[in-house]
Amino acid sequence: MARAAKKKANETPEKTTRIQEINRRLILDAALDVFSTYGFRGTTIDQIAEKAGMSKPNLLYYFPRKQNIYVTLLEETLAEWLAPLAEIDPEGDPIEQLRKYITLKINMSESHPEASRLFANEVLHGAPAISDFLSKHLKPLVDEKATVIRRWVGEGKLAPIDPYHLIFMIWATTQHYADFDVQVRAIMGNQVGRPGFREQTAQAVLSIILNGIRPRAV
Amino acid sequence: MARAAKKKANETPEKTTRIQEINRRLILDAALDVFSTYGFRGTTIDQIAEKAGMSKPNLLYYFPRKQNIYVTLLEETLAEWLAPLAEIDPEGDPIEQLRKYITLKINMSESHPEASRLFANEVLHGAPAISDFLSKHLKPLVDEKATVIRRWVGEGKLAPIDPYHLIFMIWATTQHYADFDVQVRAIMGNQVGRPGFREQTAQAVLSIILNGIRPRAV
DNA sequence: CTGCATTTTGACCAAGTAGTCAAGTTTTTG
DNA sequence: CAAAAACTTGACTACTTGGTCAAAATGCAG
Repeated sequence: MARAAKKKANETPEKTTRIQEINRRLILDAALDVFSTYGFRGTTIDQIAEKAGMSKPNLLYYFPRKQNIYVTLLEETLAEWLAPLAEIDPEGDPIEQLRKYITLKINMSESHPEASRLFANEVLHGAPAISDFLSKHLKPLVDEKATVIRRWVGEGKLAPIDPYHLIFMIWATTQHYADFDVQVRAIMGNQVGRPGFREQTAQAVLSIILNGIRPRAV
Repeated sequence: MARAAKKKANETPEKTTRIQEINRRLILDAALDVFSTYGFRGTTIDQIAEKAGMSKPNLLYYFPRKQNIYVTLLEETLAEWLAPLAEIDPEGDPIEQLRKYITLKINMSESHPEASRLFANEVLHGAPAISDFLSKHLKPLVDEKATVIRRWVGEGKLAPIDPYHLIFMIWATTQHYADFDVQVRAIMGNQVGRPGFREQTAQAVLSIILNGIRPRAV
């Protein structure tokens, strides 16, 4: 008890035990599943606890508030979700860099749709938990890359397009396949699960963004 | 009492009184606001009632279940939301038709963002209330227009692109400005509200979809 | 104006859910 | 191998919230 109090009083997290590490991971994994499907309000702690295979009080031992789980999850996810943008190389070939970025985002949308949905849901509801993150981390990063893209345009290496709208377009399009999965499935049917669907999608998206839909000279 | 029972037993809705018409409208308008912001689970009947300026039991007199309000709203909204797609004219000029469609969607995103968010939220959560609608109404319509676009491609009037992915891309991009409004604002700041922003957006989106981002011969 | 139908609401209930707690069990440590 | 720390949980509380109900107020047709 005395030690525990001391631990909380200290500024550094002291240490995490083996059990803590395992259980926090179990909880966060379960929570990602549930939150991304039902949203914050739509999710109950009991649901997460059951999925994580532990009792509710036990779960609350690790995350005293529902909100804590949610915020932790968002922070973990956002960093990962943003990483590809940071990797755009200002010195690389513009078309090649953007092609890589788009491909990466489509792959992420397919491999981690829950992360995309968690984020989409949060932003859709006004980003109450992460509006700070958006202005403090996302905006500067986007501004930086927008400058790069604008320079590329100036150098004649890209058509004269607005960098911000281009970035939004890439996000919107790639994340659409995760966020609106049900709709995509309702329309394209069983094609969606099939092997090669991701490649076909990437190809289609890249073709439009790179070349547009106007007929081109053969 | 006898009359009321008769009314419910009849197959046709008989009649709606003036008061009914007014109050149902008040409720639906209030509900659109609240549901689109907080989602189904995140919305309480009390919130809607307050916004509609009536007591909760009174609201429940018009819509006996929370779910009823939600479904009514979705049905009303969906038809309107889909209309522009139906208007694509198979006999028109392809580029002109798609340009019109995209412009219309961007305008709708700005003028009715709540409708877009309501729909986005529903689909994001697996479309429990409208999966039927998606397969029975949306899919056929999209299939029909996809056939038209495919024909246009065949006639050399469009670059060889997959019609389904093109449609998804248009949806994703245009609705992004409504659904992810907070994020767009966090990044583009006060530009967003300014007059001309919508036109600038439309111009940027059209430019990329029509011509792509590759530098073009001058 | 009168009586019936429609509309409105305060008070209430039952279910669900976030979070507490005290008492137990397991793990770690000296 | 104790004893302390860390972990676990059944039972519980407080509160929110969807929905009910009976009675009152209002609207309206004849």
